[in-house]
Amino acid sequence: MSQEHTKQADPTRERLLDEAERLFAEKGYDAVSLREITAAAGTHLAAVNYHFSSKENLYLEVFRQRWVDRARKIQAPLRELAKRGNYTPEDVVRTMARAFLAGPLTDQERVRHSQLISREMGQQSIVFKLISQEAMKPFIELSMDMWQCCLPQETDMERLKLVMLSIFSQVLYFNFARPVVTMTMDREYDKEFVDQIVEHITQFALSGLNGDKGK
Amino acid sequence: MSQEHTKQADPTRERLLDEAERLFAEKGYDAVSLREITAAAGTHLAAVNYHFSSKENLYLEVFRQRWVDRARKIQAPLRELAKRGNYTPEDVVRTMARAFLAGPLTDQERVRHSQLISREMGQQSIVFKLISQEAMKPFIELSMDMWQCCLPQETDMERLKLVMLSIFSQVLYFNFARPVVTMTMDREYDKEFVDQIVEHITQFALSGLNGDKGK
DNA sequence: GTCTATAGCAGGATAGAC
DNA sequence: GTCTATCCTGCTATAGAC
Repeated sequence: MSQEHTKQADPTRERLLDEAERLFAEKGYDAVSLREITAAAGTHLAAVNYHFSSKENLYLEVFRQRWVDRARKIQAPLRELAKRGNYTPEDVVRTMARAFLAGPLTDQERVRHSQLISREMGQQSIVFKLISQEAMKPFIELSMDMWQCCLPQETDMERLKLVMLSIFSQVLYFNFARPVVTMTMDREYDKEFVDQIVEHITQFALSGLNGDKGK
Repeated sequence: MSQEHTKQADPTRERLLDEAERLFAEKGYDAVSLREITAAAGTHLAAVNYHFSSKENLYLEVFRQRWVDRARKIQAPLRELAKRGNYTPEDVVRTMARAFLAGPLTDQERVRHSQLISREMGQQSIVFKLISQEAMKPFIELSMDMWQCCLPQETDMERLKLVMLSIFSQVLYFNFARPVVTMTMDREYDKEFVDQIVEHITQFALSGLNGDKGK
């Protein structure tokens, strides 16, 4: 009773999660030491083991208590569109692309989010399973449902899924491979450029949805 | 004179490069120890410092003497098409997609290649500069030249570059994020599936080239 | 409950034997 | 030239002082 809501509200724990997320995203799990994290969070080594019991568990909690939340925020615009109803495939696609590239997150959050997931994408770790179950699967299912509502009945399910994966690949890439993108395009990530990328991906995905007519 | 071509041909050095490439690709730079690499190569710690002087330099040499070669092999089919002349944009795109996903490399090599580069893609390391200069830039330029030869003159250069980046993002993703792909599609990476992916990416890129008819 | 101090170990690098 | 044996740094985890 005197402890308020019991959950949350330990500031040291929160700062540890913040700094851990930032450093894990920037450098990767093995390249970061607990000393680095605790120093950045203005605390000491033992605090990690007190709050999280181990480095590995701290990493997992970063995903559980930060990453998954972010993923939900990204998905929010699409869920709202679903609730509102009355949308075209183009609406769905553009909302999705915009959510990932210019959505409710800050620029910094977006990059971190992509860096963290792209580090896990290639291997079948426990973190990967968490991400799949909590974020990717529900999102893919929602998107497929929305498309099926507004596309011709005979649309090929396999193609829809491939389109989803292609969208994922592009939003991930344009978020986390910024050095390549700025080098190739010779442009900074200002609002205008991001809008252009969103339109670019939208158009790709739409043509993917509308059929291949070929071979 | 008695030493043959002087270059190459030290088997220990070659084995070290092979095992280092494999392990760096699978686990990342920091997660791999020199002890692990040397044990796998059937040699001892000091051999690394003898041949490469440091772990960091071994990593760099993996890219210089393995990765860049692979990149050239991947690009070969497109260069042949360029030499042969007489191609359509569709030929260019399909050749490119096929080179990355079903080209001259073995399956294993392809995955390793993608894993290695996706680890470097996000940061501006010295390795990244090497990759950009030796592999990406020439490839992008070649592709742009080939497209410009067979597309209407007024085609927007910026759009061409975006299409290139989108192709990169997709081939990278479909190579290194196999767990996600197999989970989502519920399919193994057999020849039939890879063909399907190649066609999928080809069609995306083509529609990207042919214009958006905007907004 | 918090934090200092340290145990115990694995890492990269290297000196020096052969 | 090759490799063993060792150095020293930095890591995670924890015991125990306050």
